[in-house]
Amino acid sequence: MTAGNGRPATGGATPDATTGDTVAGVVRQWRAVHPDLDTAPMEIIGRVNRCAALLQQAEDAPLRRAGLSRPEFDLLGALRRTGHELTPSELARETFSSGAAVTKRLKTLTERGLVERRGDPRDRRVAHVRLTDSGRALVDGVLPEQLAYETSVLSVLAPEGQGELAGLLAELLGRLEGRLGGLRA
Amino acid sequence: MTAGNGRPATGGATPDATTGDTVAGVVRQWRAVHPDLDTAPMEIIGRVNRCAALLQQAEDAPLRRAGLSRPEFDLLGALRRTGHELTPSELARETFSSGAAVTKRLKTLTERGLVERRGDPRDRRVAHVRLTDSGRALVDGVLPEQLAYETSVLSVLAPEGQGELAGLLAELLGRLEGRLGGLRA
DNA sequence: AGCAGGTGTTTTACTCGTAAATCATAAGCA
DNA sequence: TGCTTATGATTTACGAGTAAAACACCTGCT
Repeated sequence: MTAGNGRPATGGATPDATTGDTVAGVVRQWRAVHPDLDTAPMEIIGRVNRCAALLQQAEDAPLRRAGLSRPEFDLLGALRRTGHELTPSELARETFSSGAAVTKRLKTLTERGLVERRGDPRDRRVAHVRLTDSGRALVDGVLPEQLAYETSVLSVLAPEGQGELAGLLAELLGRLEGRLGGLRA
Repeated sequence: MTAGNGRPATGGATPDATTGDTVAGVVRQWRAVHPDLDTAPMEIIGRVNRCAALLQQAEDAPLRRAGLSRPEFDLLGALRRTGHELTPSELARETFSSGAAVTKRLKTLTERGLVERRGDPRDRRVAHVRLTDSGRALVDGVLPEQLAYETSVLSVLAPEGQGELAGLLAELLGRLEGRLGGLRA
């Protein structure tokens, strides 16, 4: 899904006020071409992907102002919210990224003085990473702006709608993680 | 999204039945550290991102069996569902990707004999791209498998839940596209 | 002790996407 | 016509992520 990632499951189209969102238009096109197929999944998966892409693009703004990419912020955030040092492998698990990616990010974050590494005296293979004071200050400074921005973006939905959406997504995600996550474990 | 690419986890990245999804755990950690902040947006944005990541990973399987990446499938799908030729710029718009990316994908898809290019006699800058017979056959062969797979993945939600979720996402997406999409246009 | 195999981290080689520059052509206008 | 500006597409240079190999170190067995 990468939002990389994060492209519509079936492609996109131009938004049209009379049609609703772009995904609705795409689904209509598919149905016209393949009336026999059940296109219902596109209505969820296509929208999840497209929402993820749009939200990320929007969201990135406050972070960039702070000179951080989202993956970098995720890494710093993991250290901040857990409140203790983490090893590179733990960071990889926490941020759902590969060890190699973590290594690279740690390199630049260390150079920028946002995190520090400490060797483990017991096991010299492992490193312990922690936030520096300025790294912590950066996270604490950016987070409120980030949340405020997210709140304003989501305010296009009424509060009850937001609650319902969060609930449904939690249910979906919880079961996907149990099912798909379990496959890998 | 503060919860990251939807990548957070509670302390291990393993979902916990008593906790719900991984995002719930992350939000709890943030609240413990910053009790003053309104973390509600994470519950939606974090989950959207994480769902997108998990669904894409899952989804990729049927496509890869056909030797296609998702962006490639999106491009072929745009040609199939519109039913007519598209220029590279139209393809870029339809698939929400850059022109340069489309150029590269067209190159490999052309080499594989899945699409063909035709010059425009009126305006020699533009190219018209269409599916070859085998390109069309590939899309038509993969799409049903893809949809069946998506249906089975989403079946972790009850049908009414799926409908509600699709509706809420449509509302959110429609307004985001109107708001954020408008900024770029 | 010494070695086999395992684990944490980093490095290497590569893919893929993007932004910006470039190329080719069109369209408007003096 | 000949110039200027705009547009479609491609190329270039580069950044970021990944998988797999390499490296460093630990652990258990004999």
